Amino acid sequence: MSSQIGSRRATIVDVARRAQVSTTTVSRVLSQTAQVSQATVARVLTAVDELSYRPHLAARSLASRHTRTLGLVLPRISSDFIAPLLSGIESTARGEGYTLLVSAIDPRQRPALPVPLGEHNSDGLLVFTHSLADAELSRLSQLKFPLVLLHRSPPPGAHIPSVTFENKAGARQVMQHLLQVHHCRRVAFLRGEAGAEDSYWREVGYRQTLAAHGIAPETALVGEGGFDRETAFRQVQQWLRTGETFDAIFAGDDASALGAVLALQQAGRRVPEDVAVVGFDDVPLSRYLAPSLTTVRVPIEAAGSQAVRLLIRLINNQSVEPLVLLPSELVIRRSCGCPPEVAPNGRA
Amino acid sequence: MSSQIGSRRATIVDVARRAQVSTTTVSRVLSQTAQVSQATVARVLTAVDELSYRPHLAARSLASRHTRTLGLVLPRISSDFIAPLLSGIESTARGEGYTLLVSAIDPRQRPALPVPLGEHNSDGLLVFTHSLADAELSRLSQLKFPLVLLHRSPPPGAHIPSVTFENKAGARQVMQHLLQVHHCRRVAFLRGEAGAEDSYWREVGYRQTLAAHGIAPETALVGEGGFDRETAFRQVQQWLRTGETFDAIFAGDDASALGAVLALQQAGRRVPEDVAVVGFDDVPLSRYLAPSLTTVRVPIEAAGSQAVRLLIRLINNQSVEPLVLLPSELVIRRSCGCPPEVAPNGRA
DNA sequence: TAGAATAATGCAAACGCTTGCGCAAACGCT
DNA sequence: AGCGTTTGCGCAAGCGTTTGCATTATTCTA
Repeated sequence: MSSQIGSRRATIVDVARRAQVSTTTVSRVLSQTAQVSQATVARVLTAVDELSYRPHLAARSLASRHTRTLGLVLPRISSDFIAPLLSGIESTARGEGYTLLVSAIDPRQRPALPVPLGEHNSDGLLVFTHSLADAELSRLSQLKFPLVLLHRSPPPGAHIPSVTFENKAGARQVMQHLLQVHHCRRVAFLRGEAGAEDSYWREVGYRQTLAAHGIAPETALVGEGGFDRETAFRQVQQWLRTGETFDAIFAGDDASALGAVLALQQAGRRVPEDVAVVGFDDVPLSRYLAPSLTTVRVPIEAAGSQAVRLLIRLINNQSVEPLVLLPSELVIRRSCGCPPEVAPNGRA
Repeated sequence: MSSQIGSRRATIVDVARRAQVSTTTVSRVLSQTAQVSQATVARVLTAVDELSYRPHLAARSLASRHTRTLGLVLPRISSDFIAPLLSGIESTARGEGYTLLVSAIDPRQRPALPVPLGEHNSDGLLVFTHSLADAELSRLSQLKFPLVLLHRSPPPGAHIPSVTFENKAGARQVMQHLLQVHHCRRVAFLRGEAGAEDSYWREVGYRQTLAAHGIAPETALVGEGGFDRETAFRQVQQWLRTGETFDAIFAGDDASALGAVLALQQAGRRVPEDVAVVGFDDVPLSRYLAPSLTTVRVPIEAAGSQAVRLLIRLINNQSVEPLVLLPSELVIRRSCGCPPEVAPNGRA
């Protein structure tokens, strides 16, 4: 059951003995938490080296009451969205001396935290979208456990800082472009999974802009894209089958935009000539699709970094702003119907 | 510095008191490691619930001498390759009751393990490609620390199981297709980063097939693709600039294939009419490129799962095969020059 | 119905580290 | 020279669990 290790590993006691100091001193030179004379430091360090001593983190956190570990909870690991996010989170966490504990949670199966995360098992938690139920969030929040939300807002009553994108503003830009530049009149919307808050605000932006242009939103034109290629593919297929008419599709994210494009193309509709398609996120692949995808660029990696920084400030009892809204920016490519840009480097 | 928590958290002692049993018993019902009467179990469980007790993992691993944690070390988190890999690793790890500790390491800056990983701080380590130096690997191996290698082979003398793809065979298939079906004669190769072993074997397959067809490999036709879009882009640009001639490019992976395609297209060369391009990995985006990418499909997610399973067997002192070679399969699309397949679902 | 096996529980010693407190020596000031 | 500070270090009490060994109550066997 347990991993049998051959020769017993060196502990702090061994190091202390070899360097002829107390364990206290060893501890201090290793964590630089008090003044130690140069000579002693040197002795300890060589002892550490000779024994190739590695501190036992469990013991350390048991004694010190912190773990130097950050938890990350997300509903599923997949999608092109996750790689940059993770990269942002991991690198800034590591830069600050923290390690990352990653766990995917299916929110429907398991509303609570898996044992290894949260509370005393990590110093703080990054909660991505709807991976954790409101109740669990509230419980942790009441314990004053450091929490930062990524792409979701806190449960009512709880004060938990969160970082997201300017979803509504981004959606408005998309819609304005579609309505004003391309004179679209029947724009369908592909929403994300239930509970995905980004999707909610994007939809709000969609509806508001429609309203501002005197167009009544039609229920039939809002469908489930699932933030997912397959789901979007099927939804668009269905629209096509039932004879729904539209001159544009605003997809909740790039993955569903791709699904939409594929369904359209398979049905013989040309993008963007027959139907314009716009995505959201500007995931790396979007610029390389055919046609290249008009979308909203959003700093995914930066969101990760920001979230980690907030979390660490929280852990250190420093003040943090309750909401970080990262800017979004419309990126015009081909799928909306705009002409190809004359890009000097050919990589528009 | 430390995360101050308001009300003291419940410990096993509190639970024991409330359930009127010893901590021993609580521990046993929680980890199901001995017989306990139904009545007692019930009492303990309700006490746990009422106090919303969560075990302290550090204490647990200190006492039990295992962590139920798996480390994952990789050189950088990026690329489309990482998402499915991570997904495979995380889900099977979680399924087996382990949590994932993720750490990116730049092998050039830091040949050794970051403190939080390895040895007594996790039960075992997954080492991805060249994130860890041979020396460190040997050291851990000598300690009989459970180790599994992903996409790299063990340092000389060390016996560490590893899982990889059939890189050479895949490369051979690519080359045979290029040489026999498309009658290419000057095929360039874009290798991966120094130290990337997958790249090494792909190159071997490339050279062997060339040799088998009586074509002498030319140094000028083997360049640095870096398993990276940008690097490949620049390399191909340079070839173009120096007037190198070739009728095909075999890119070490899909990212560099994309870079190659972009450089070619920007220079006015048509793919595949003027130059055929083939990649490796069959990353999700490949099928959606224009032209869709001919590549070698390889079970990335399965590799992750397999590696975790091996590692856990190792941890439990069970036997494991020293080398798992996952099959690769040529996926023919457009970029090699083959005609569009008549796909029934339109998504070839 | 005695004796043996089994089930259910508890005691207390680790596990490897951190840290509050204390003490002596060295230093800085008047 | 005397006194307050600072510097450098050690003692020992935890931190919250697990687990080997005992102990007692219960059931089974012949």
